[in-house]
Amino acid sequence: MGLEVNEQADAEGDGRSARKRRAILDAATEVFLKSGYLGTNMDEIAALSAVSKQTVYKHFSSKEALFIEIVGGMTTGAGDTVHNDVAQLGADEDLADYLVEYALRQLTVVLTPRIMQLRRLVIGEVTRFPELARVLYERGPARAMKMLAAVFENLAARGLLTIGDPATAAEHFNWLIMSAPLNQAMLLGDAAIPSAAELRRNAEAGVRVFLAAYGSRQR
Amino acid sequence: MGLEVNEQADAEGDGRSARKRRAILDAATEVFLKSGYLGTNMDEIAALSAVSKQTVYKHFSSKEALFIEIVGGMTTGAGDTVHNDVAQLGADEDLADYLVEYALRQLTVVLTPRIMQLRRLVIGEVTRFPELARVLYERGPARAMKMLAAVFENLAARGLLTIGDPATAAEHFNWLIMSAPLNQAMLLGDAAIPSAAELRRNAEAGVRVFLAAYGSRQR
DNA sequence: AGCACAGAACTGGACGGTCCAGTTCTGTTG
DNA sequence: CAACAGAACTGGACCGTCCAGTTCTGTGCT
Repeated sequence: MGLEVNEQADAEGDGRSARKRRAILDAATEVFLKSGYLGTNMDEIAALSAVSKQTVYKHFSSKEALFIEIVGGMTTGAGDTVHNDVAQLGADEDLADYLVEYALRQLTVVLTPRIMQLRRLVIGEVTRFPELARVLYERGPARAMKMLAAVFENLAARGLLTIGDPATAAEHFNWLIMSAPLNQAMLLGDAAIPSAAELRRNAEAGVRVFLAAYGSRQR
Repeated sequence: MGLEVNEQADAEGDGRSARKRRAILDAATEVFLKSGYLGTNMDEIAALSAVSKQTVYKHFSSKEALFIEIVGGMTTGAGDTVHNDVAQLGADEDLADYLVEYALRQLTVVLTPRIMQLRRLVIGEVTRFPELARVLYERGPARAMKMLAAVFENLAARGLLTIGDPATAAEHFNWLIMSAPLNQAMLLGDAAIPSAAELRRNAEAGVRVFLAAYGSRQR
């Protein structure tokens, strides 16, 4: 109600308190991603954010609350990064190229050390924090596949795809593209994240299979 | 050299020591799967196995050693369960039916609460125990896809499939079949494990896409 | 066979040392 | 004066060890 815009519980805010709060969040993100939930201790977070422990607890009531905050923020943040621009297929653009580009955009965002580590972290804590895992699922794969289904339905209406169930087609496309590199990086570590060239080959091969099954017959 | 068969360092063994050892391993498996590595304490394992803590440490030098033992055992055990019988395609059998049956066998083994929890556990500890994750990858997806590639190469030689790279085809088949239910169960918990009927529909849809891309043309 | 005995394995509990979440207290700074 | 830093502190958990006393198991002796 004052002259200043209130902090949106997100990014804005120049006050001393807001700055400290962000420092804590940044430090907590780093430490939690590195050491996991139980492996993290609050002293390290306070030290890394150059803030006293008292201040940490002034902003976040508990370790659990801080954890939920940063994981929740990262999931929605990452989800938004991928899906805020869904370019339509241009009139003179090749369908296969369009799908490959879409796949590559998705892959380059998800196959990032931070995002991969977030995934591992949330999966490892499914039992302790089932809600966080559900949110990650909704804002990640579920969201991607919902958008894909809409795109495919549109393409089918334009006669460019032959699709029974759009949701199933979206699932198939999504996993044809993502699964191999994702699972590899998941278990073999960040060093196993494929190069850009490998990702392109992977995307092209996946698109080829997808179009063989769902492409319209004249080709 | 005696009348009795020697213990194979694995299952056999009737002595008191061997019995206690198995009890410890069983209890440790349960507790580690339930609470994770850091969340598990050795007193609980000792209590659940009805054994003194001293005995636990007589059999396993540390918490870490015990963890490695049970996770390693589970991964090889589960891997062997899937892959010890790879039925050939019968002469009068339909290829699609054969592939669906193969997929279902795979799915019903992997989509088990214990195996899913093992996966979550190992993924959550990739940083702490990279070796365990690598072993799980080798004995799990990598092994499955190697066998698939061999099967597909054979089918291609018999003119039943049209395949460029067998390894890529195996990847595509494997993930077309597994990814959707696996990812769902991974993040949404054991309650999200699909029913047998859903798994069959999922397998049939995946096989349809696979054959559209890799099936031989006369059909 | 049955008995005695030695050594290993096990129990139950206590305990040292460490770690850590969260609190509190005493200055100090904006 | 309110927020903060710095540091100490509380209460509890937990790994790994130790010890005194008990049970098991295999071996040699009668």
